[in-house]
Amino acid sequence: MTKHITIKDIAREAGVSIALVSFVMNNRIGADGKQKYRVSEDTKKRILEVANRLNYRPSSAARMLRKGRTRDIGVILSDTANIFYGIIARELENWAFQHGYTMLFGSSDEDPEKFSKLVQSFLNKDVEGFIVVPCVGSGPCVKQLMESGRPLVVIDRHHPDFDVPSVLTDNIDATEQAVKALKEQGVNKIAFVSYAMRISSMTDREETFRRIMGEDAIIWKMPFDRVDEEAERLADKIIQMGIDGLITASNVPSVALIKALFNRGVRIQQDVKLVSFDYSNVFDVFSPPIPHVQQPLAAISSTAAEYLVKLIEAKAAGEDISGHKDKIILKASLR
Amino acid sequence: MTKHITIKDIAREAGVSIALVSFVMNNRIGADGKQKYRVSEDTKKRILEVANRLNYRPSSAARMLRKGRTRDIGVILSDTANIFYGIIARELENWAFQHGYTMLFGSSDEDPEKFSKLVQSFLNKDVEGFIVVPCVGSGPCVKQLMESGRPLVVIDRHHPDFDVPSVLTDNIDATEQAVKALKEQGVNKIAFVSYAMRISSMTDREETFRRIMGEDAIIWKMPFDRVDEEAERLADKIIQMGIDGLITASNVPSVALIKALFNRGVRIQQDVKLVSFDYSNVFDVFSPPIPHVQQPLAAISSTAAEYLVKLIEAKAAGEDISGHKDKIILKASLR
DNA sequence: CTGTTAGCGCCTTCAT
DNA sequence: ATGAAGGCGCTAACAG
Repeated sequence: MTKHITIKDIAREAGVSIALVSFVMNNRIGADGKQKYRVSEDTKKRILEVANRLNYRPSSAARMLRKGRTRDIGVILSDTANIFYGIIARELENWAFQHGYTMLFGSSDEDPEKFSKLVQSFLNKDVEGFIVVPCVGSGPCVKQLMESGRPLVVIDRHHPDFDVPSVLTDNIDATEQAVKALKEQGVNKIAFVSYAMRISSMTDREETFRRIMGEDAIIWKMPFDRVDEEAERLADKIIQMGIDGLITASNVPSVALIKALFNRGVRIQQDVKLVSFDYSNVFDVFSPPIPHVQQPLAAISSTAAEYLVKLIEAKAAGEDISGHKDKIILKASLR
Repeated sequence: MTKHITIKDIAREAGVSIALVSFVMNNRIGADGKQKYRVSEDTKKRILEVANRLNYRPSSAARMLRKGRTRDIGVILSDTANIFYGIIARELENWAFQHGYTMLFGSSDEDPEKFSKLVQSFLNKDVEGFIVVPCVGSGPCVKQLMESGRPLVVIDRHHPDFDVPSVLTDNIDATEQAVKALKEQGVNKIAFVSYAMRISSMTDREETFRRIMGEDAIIWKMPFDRVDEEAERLADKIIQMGIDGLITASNVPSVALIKALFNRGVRIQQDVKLVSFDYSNVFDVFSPPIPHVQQPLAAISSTAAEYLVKLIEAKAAGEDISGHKDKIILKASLR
């Protein structure tokens, strides 16, 4: 049983005080000369040697307790197994790895109860801040979090009810791009398919489509948990109504519709042209590949992380951060 | 700035000693009567009331330091943004959430350097154990981890070089199923396509295919980082050679090949029948849907987590765990 | 340049 | 049934 090595052990071994060891450990890289605490090169070497030989590792628990900081961030996404959020998670993971923070991930599955439990669980772990994708019903929980003064950044969807720092995609612009792309291909009858869910990403897109199309706006909404069945129904409707252009507000509905249409012998991209939001590798099977609105996921992730950490650092420095409520809107691109 | 509430605060507020508070906090659920430390119902109520009113949260750092346990587990996968590992990550996340552990995730990107850095980073955070997918070149790092006595479970691939607890899919059986399924459909000429990577999941499948097919075994390997180009090349070859059956050892090559074939006018599932390992929603677009070997990801995840935690608890109880090196092999199913 | 000391918040033994 | 006190490993202020 290899007992844990502490600074005390290495202090004894090196014949110095624990304070010296502590100091040396915190400057192992340091050579900036400005350290107000000087150690002779000689003892420094000796301490480092012993620490290395004993394979010393500082106890993060002790350090956290002492410094009152965990450098942990709680991340709540809808579902990390969905490629869209999976990529965000991956980007956040990379960012954290490079910046000395640790992201703790949780998936709400669009369930406000689960969302709330995750928040509690993260609070119990003393995360220093949150990055969350709110879901229908998470409002009170988010609000409470906000008021508790814990740094928080919302991504992907905005909360209509209150001001909170957010990093979002410009869904209005994106929808305009999608409609324009379809029109330029000469389609006559466009339908817009989204989720029957009152989250801003969906409603912003719907409303923009309605505004552009006016009287001609055909909008269908699928229940979140019955996408495949609904796609079958809609596919028949599409054929019957002679719809030749389709905008889908998310990748899951897209794939379901493509499948249903393809199996009915509809020639994708010829009989019916599509533009989708978000990516699926199904899009690439067809030629030309199905164009899609590509949200800047890497930028969203790093921007959110950077903003949050700025808040965290500010708060750690004793500043009042309650005034920061920026909404950062990033453009999407059609690919 | 809401200062953090400690047991001391609530002790003062409730007019009791901190010891009592601590005791009550650790038995807030408890009512088993066997507690060797009794508190009058009255003071207990009072303490709970105060704690609740002040919104007390135990400091996890202090608790970790005191108990010497973090309940954190380091997980290293290949790439959590790949749907295959994304699902595993998601399953592990769920498991941890329900069992009071926290999974820290990292992606190696098949790079042994990155793998090693992740291990270091997790060790610095005092994780109590590891669940890892080894990659080419990670051998020394894994071995070192193993020898350090830190609980470790390997998943998805086994290490040929040494014995370590593992949870794996039965790739031999799975490959047999795949070949059988294709043969039953009356195909004449089967090719097997995998990654040019010496990881056991790939090599086990290749070897099984070779054993079954003998002289007729056609095996192609794609470079991990040039799948699309290689798929184009192979698609031509498939047509030219009159191959009518294809087994792909992973979902990424499958999709690339499907795309290349489809764009050449090959009728998927008619001219060429496929069976793939792992899932992609591309498979469902065709009819009949492309059959695939579905690995029991949920079972792999929970089995690995349970095994690991058993090791962790055993070690925490002072037992010697160096003798545990079980290899648990789970069957896949063809869907 | 180096050592001493006082906690960070919690749990736990030992008194009372 | 309750309280006092020590210490987990580390940092930072203060002495020497």
